[in-house]
Amino acid sequence: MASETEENYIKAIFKITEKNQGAANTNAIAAHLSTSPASVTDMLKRLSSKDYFHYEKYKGVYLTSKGIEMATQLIRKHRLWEVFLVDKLGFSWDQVHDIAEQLEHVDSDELIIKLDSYLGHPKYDPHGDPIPNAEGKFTLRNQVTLQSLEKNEKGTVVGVRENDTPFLQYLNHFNIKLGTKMQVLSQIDYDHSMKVLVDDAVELVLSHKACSNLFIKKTTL
Amino acid sequence: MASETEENYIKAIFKITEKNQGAANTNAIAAHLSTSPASVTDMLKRLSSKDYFHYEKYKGVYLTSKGIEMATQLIRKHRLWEVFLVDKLGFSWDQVHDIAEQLEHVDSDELIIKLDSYLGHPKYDPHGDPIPNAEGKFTLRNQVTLQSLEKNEKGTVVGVRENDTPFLQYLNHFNIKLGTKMQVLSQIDYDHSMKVLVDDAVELVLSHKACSNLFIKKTTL
DNA sequence: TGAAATTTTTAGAGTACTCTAAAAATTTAT
DNA sequence: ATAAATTTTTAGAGTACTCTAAAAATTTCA
Repeated sequence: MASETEENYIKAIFKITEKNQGAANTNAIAAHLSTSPASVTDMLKRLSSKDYFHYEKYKGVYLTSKGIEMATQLIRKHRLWEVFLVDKLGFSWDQVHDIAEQLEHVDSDELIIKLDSYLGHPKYDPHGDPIPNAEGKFTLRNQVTLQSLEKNEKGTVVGVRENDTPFLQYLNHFNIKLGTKMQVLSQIDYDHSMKVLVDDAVELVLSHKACSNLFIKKTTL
Repeated sequence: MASETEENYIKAIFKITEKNQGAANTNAIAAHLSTSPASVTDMLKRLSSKDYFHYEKYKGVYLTSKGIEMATQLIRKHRLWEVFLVDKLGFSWDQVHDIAEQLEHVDSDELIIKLDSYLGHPKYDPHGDPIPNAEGKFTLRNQVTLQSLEKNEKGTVVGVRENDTPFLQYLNHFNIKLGTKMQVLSQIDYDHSMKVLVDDAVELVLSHKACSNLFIKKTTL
């Protein structure tokens, strides 16, 4: 069985290659795991016999199907636990990442089967990220960033790009959550911020940064 | 923070001293953790600066109040997770030990507060063992072993002495669980087995070993 | 009390990680 | 095309555990 450290390396490689569309390089893995590049090289060399990824010196690394399978199951476990923490225990969406990061390493297939069923086979986690099914398939959402909407276009919030605590708390502050309705009132050229109407009630100005990190499903009029 | 290994050592020492009423010796700790006595000595030496226990060479070890506090919280976490696994996820009582053994090491005070509340502040785990409260106090049960009952005495099952899988499955086989009613019909001198009436319906003969490991709360007539 | 049995510790080494500093390879920019 | 900047690897060492074999201390018992 893979150690917790090994699991974290595989997950980091998966996330980096998913974002980059290419091999994950040493520095990126080190940054992702808050470790040194030297440690990463060392670990990659030791792990390379285990068939989770292809590694060529100076070329970076990409996962094999075995590695992808492992990463996907970890993401499944992480997101199911997040649903549990929010839906059942009453945590808010900005509090669950670190706890799920621990829970995802608990090893029991039966546990995940039962947890999934207990939660009603959820398709999305509390941040709107898709939960892969037992076979590793993600349900993809039809989404765009708030930033990409034109004036007067409407939609509802279906996710956030990064689920870092400060951003989630910023959204809490404006009472923006999954399902919140958004309509673009105007785009402000100067700094690319946007004036929006929230839940048909409140007018807000959101920064460019915030708008690029909010995923919206457009309402077809 | 304590490592998982450290936590397991402290818990083992707690369980051994609780049973023995004396210091935990090296061999006992090694047996409990499936490791070698040499490793235990080494670990005790390294840990002894951390104030969890008193250690004297060749004399064994006993916990300080700091160590007892830690062990108690681990037992609390373990047993709360067992309740979750049985009551919410539908595991049976013989399946939950190993999973709870992993879950108990997840580090989050808020998680345990919320879990406890979600479960309705249970006082006993699925094997009838008391769950210490947040302050570490155990609710003690008024219990005797089935073996100690006299002919015709009655009671209900409130716990098991060891919760090893084979014993629990033996009980499953006879449909004996927490709350099952028991009446002693006769004691068989030859091998100290007992003939009992289960739930006012079924007559069974239970071995001496089984009878000594079943905890009963007597029904006062 | 002293020999035998048992328990515990020490010695020495191995694995799975971690690190910093320096060297090597690659990429970028002129 | 070569120098500079960047990335990656190597070298060497440290920590937190693990082990087996042997030595030392303690306990048991005749």
